[in-house]
Amino acid sequence: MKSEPESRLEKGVDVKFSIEDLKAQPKQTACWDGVRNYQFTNGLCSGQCLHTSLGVLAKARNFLRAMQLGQEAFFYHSNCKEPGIAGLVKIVKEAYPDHTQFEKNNPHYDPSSKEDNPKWSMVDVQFVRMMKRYITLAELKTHYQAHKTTGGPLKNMALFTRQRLSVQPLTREEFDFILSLEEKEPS
DNA sequence: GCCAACGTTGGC
DNA sequence: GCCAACGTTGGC
Repeated sequence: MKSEPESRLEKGVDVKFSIEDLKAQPKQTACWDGVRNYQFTNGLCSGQCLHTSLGVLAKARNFLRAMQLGQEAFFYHSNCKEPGIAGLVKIVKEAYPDHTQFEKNNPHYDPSSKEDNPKWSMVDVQFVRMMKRYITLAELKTHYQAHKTTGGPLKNMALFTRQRLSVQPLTREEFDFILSLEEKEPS
């Protein structure tokens, strides 16, 4: 799940939401809102909510709706000096209507969505822990490129093959491989 | 239903 | 701040 750790205004609202911001929330929990098209794009709102902007509506929304209670996800810092995986979060509430789609002053307001048939969903995520070390995009890319040749676990990683999805699926093999990187020196 | 124009994401 | 990638829009 991608979020922007550095301040940036979107329709006058700062979309900054880093993993430190998540940790600072009550119960270290926030709602992941702002998924607004068929693919996730991203951006987290300040205050009580994280928000992602969706990319592909159907796909992104479906990824979100597929998330199950207790599942873990990486918290990825995007659109910043050093992009990479900062920590682990878990799903603590499965998909439910994203209230920001009905709020006129919200950057993710969608006038085409009706209260009796909401278009957009969000989930709640809770901080689990920081990564033992920050896993940079550059490091992941090095492995991805090697694995394309060797057939290693990151050979189809969505971060590179579906680059604009702000919420994206990982296979068990991808997830475990990235966790194993924590124990190693940066390559 | 094609596709050019346009807008957004996000690395660099 | 630039711009490549890629999704969306809308004319036809």
